[in-house]
Amino acid sequence: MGVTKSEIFSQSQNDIAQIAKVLGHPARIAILEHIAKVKTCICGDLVNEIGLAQPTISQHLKELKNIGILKGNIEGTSICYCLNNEKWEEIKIVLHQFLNIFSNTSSNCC
Amino acid sequence: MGVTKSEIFSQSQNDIAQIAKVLGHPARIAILEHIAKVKTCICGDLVNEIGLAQPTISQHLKELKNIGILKGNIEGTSICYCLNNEKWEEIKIVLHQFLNIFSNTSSNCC
DNA sequence: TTCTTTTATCGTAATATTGCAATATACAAA
DNA sequence: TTTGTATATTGCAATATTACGATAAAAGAA
Repeated sequence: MGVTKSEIFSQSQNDIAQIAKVLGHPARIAILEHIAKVKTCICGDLVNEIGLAQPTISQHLKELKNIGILKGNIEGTSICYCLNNEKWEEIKIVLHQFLNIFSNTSSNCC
Repeated sequence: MGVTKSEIFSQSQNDIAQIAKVLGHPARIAILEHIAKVKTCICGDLVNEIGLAQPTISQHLKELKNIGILKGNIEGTSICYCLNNEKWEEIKIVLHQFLNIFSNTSSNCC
């Protein structure tokens, strides 16, 4: 049905999935990588950098803002996007923790 | 259009996004967490554990198999699923690396 | 062989996502 | 005010995803 049955999963499972889902598009990866590189925040440069239309970039930025990874500050006519460090650290912790669920034991497979 | 323009992104960006996308559903997180817990591999137990129908679980397992996270071995009537350690280590490296793109500098925001 | 169990696949319905043109909004400059 | 610039929103088309019932396929048990 295209709709995820979030109710049957734990908060933690939904959280991990939500973070991963937002990172699950190359345009959003490209946006984050570019912001990481240029340090000081960007806006419509992303439209030139990445080959997508302005509304499309704007939509991806919105999703990154929605879960708190990015924050946008109005700077004159343009909007300056940059990383929300606190959220990024939180995401790192959540994902690191998840990625380590298999690490405590050696591979015992069938 | 629902279709991602993968061509305009780098291999690395597509790879990261593809991994994240597969992890972007709570059912697949739940499946991985359960396999991590029970060590030795499971099959239809997941249907009981998680509250989804058997075809739905089977579909999620397929996606996890497709990118190589899980492998399934036939064991009598049932199929035994388990982690592909090599792939998981690879995923860990890829994601760790990506999660650290912001770590080298302090926050300078607008 | 037939029955049972287990998992995969097919088909379908409902919803979500991606992408963009058109348009709206906000604000600074002339 | 009008003009230009930058970004967001709306509306839509195309495709993808999620979920499940029905069914198929595979293999052991009776």
